[in-house]
Amino acid sequence: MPAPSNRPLNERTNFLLSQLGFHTAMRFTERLAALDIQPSHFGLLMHLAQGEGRSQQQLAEVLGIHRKVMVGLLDDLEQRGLAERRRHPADRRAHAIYLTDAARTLLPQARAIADAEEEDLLTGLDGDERRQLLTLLQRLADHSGNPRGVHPGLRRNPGLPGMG
Amino acid sequence: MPAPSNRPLNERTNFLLSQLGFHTAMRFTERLAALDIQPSHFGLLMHLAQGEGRSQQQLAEVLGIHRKVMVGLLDDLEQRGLAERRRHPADRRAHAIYLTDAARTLLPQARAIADAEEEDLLTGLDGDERRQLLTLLQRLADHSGNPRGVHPGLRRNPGLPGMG
DNA sequence: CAGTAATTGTTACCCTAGCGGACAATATCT
DNA sequence: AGATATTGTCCGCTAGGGTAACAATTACTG
Repeated sequence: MPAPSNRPLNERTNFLLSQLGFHTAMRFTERLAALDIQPSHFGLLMHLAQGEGRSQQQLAEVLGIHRKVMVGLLDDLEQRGLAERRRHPADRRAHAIYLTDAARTLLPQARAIADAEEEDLLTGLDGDERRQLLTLLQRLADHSGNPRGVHPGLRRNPGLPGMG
Repeated sequence: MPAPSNRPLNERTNFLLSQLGFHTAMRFTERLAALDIQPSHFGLLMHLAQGEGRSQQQLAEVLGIHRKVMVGLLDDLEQRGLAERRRHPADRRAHAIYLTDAARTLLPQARAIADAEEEDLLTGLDGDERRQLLTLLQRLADHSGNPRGVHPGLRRNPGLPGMG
């Protein structure tokens, strides 16, 4: 039997996902400010750590954003001494993007912040329940059409108004 | 044993929540556009359906937003013929907010859109898994500090950058 | 009961962020 | 060689949120 249509918002899985997702993203943003970066920078650093030397265009494609947005993100990272634009060995139009040593020092700290945020979020769930939740969410995410580890908030086409 | 800190983003519950929450909110926004309203309007209508005649200030407090934002939301609803500002019987400064018949017609349609979005999201999960997920999310939400059914995106203090 | 403070709804202003178009430099195709 | 596409960048515009201030009304206070 399907769930009734007139149930309150906190009995709707989609609302709860949006509520909790916004909540944890907001808190993560606040905590990450201690490192003077934002979640989008963290995401880019994470992807850079998986393979350096790519062009801005390649990185933009992986993250699903326009190359112009990548300009701004890399400007930020470069200004903070976390990323370098080097000459691309094969294409003189492009830049090859590399992490700096500072970024390799900062990245574990940022991951620790993500861990702490996750721990606070999951307080109250035991190990089995956490594994259940993670598995269920992964199945939803795989089915959602979003590439793994790519946040749709970076390619915010239309403005996303709140869902109060 | 705790989860390792260097796992990818799609093995982090907080990231998955943010990713899925943003995704479903974005798709809900797109679908709701067929009714010429936004999720914030839907949320306000849902709360209004639970009790009319309250003042704008009271509504703002329930939704956790500033009264000025309520002005804009009610301007939108009034312009679309979905809400009415009447004279408050006890306080001549305040307005008493009521739904219109058009809103009572539109609200079930909006709920059906929310149902459809939820159904698309949960495709691939059977009944037991859906119940498990809902229960786990409700427990997280109750522990998160957000009032039930109140979306923190309405009181977006700092800008929420994407979490690529 | 006079006067002051607080509340309600609203408007005007600033200011940042995202979007589109256009641009120089370089590469690729014909 | 010439035309076309790609890469990275900049400029201008618009939209949205936050702050300050405002008139109307209510509540407090001596």
